[in-house]
Amino acid sequence: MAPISKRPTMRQIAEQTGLSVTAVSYALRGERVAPATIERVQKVADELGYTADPVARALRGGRTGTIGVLVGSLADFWHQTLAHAIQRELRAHGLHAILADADGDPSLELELANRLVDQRVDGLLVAPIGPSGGAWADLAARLPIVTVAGRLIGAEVAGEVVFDQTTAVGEVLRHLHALGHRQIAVLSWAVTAAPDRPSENAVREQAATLGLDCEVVPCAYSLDGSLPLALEILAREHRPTAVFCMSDSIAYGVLLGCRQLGLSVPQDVSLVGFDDHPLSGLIDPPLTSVNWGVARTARAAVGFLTDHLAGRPGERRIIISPTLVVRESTRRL
Amino acid sequence: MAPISKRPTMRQIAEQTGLSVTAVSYALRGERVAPATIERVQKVADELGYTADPVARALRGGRTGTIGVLVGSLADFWHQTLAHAIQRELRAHGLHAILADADGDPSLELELANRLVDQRVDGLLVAPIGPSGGAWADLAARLPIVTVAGRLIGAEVAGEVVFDQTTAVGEVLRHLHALGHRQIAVLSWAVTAAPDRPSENAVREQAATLGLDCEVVPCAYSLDGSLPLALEILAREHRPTAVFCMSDSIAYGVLLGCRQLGLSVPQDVSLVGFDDHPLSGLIDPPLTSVNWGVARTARAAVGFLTDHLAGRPGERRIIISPTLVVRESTRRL
DNA sequence: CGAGATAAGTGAAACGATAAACTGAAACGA
DNA sequence: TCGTTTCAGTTTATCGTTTCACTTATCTCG
Repeated sequence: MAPISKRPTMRQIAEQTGLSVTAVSYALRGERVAPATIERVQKVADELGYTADPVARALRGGRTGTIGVLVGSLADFWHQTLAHAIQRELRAHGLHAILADADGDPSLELELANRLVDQRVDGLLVAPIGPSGGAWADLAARLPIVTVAGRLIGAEVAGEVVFDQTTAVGEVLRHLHALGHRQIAVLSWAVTAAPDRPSENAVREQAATLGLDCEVVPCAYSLDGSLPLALEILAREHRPTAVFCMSDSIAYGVLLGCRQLGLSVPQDVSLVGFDDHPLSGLIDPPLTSVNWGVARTARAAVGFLTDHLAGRPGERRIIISPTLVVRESTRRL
Repeated sequence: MAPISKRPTMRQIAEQTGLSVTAVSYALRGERVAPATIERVQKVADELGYTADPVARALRGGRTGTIGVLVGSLADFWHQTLAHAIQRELRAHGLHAILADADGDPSLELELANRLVDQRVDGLLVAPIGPSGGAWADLAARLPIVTVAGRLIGAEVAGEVVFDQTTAVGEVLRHLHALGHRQIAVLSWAVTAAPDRPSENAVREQAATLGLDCEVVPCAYSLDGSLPLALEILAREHRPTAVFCMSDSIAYGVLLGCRQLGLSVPQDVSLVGFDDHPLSGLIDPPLTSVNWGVARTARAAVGFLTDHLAGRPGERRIIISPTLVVRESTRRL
């Protein structure tokens, strides 16, 4: 239970070489001390398997080489994909990622972000689902934060990867409109305290423009969250002819609901997802969805952060355009 | 870039209350000092928004309340699911998780594990894909490690959640055998240095018993990894009549390969996955797979760890039995 | 040959929190 | 009245590393 064999420290190296701890510290970074000494220290360090204790180093306020990644909901398949892509991208930059998951609870996000900062990460990559409170601004003043697919209003972030949700929603609604759908249920993530959610406004406005009857239903950001909702909505007397889900995970739950109710997609109900999970082309029927390109999203976000950490200036903001991928889950009415 | 507003420290509280730092330390944990003082300190702490710096605490060797979770490949859908389930379960125990991803590279696992230990986690939950070198034993002596679905031979771990892969493989092979399949390709994760991989031996032995012609092909643990392999294997003159993938992710890639080659599943090729991802029932065709129960797996693993951390004794080992879920991707030849 | 520069290294302080040992005062029992 | 507890703190040391200020030698140049 208690740590039995502890990690080697500089002190041990110092004792073995007869040097002071200070000299060892300098030697290990190749400064000040004589080349011969550097080599001697290096050799002993290798023998002992010494690595610097990042905690002790962090205590003094230096860089840790670790980036905190916070995703709003790892229950959501797209967030899983994003998390992985970001981890991979960070590693390509020689950075390590530690990942935290707010599990669909917006109120947890800030707490977890603080927790990551407590771990002395050099920066934060955040894919939030919740609203942006004032405390984010304080955090953003302490270390660089890059947001992905969700903004932190009021906080001065180091970079933003913004998804052009307005355009995406417009394309989806126009697509459904063109197919003759007029009554549409929109399952959006639960937005307990963010009435300014851009996509939600986008839905209402554009629905009005197109003359669509859109009902926006808040929905947890996962398969399990949407199934019961789908069962309720689709069992109604006047059920919508199409369901537009603001996440593929939500769409999968709706698909399950359709099956349980004996409804066929797309014959009885057209279904549109969002974020285009890698499996969405494989499911039955292949899901019409909106693709953002995970790889380039991750690359942009990590690039923003590394640029900022390297002290390079620049306008760190990118707007990712959506690609509507029409598959077979939508059909003319 | 540099931390602008720093976090409040005990020293600030001490100055404001006129006490020593130590007194504040005691007061904040309600020990030794007078009730009136405790209240006074508490109030100032709240005003300042003080939270203990876990790094400084960790330096002294105390508990951090954080558990390191290491997954072998977050590119694999099942590992994504497991990671989320574990995070959720840990949070239910009041513990925080930090997740690291070896991204399919077995040689990275030990390095990342060390990295997590460097971050002063109280324990480690590991779902490895690679072999178990000697250094794991050193690590296991330093802090409790619980393995999930993969053992660390030689290391004295705090608990093991073992998947009964032998039985699982047997059930799959018997299922395929019963359907008349004799020539089977097995896509197993790449095992660069682990000839003792139980499932691989299990495949060979049981294939021999049943008189099956099984070819075991090493394959990266992801959708992208299996697609090219599938294209190669299924384009052969004598292609196998069934493909058994040691992960649903691998199976999805094979399914994509089948589509590209114009082969139909299950008419032309029967396909079996492993680990039963939540979406496997939704894809076309619904995938025959082996289910382990992610929730109970996560619960067992986290339970083992918390029991150990609480100092409770016990035999911490559970063998999870597989459930073969027969869907529509397998068919009589 | 002596002043100054440089190389190579040392000791002490700092980071923030905690634990052990210690101190002064009040309370208590005999 | 003396000796012992208890209370409510304080002082000091510690964790591992980095950095600042300082000390010796040795080297260079005029």
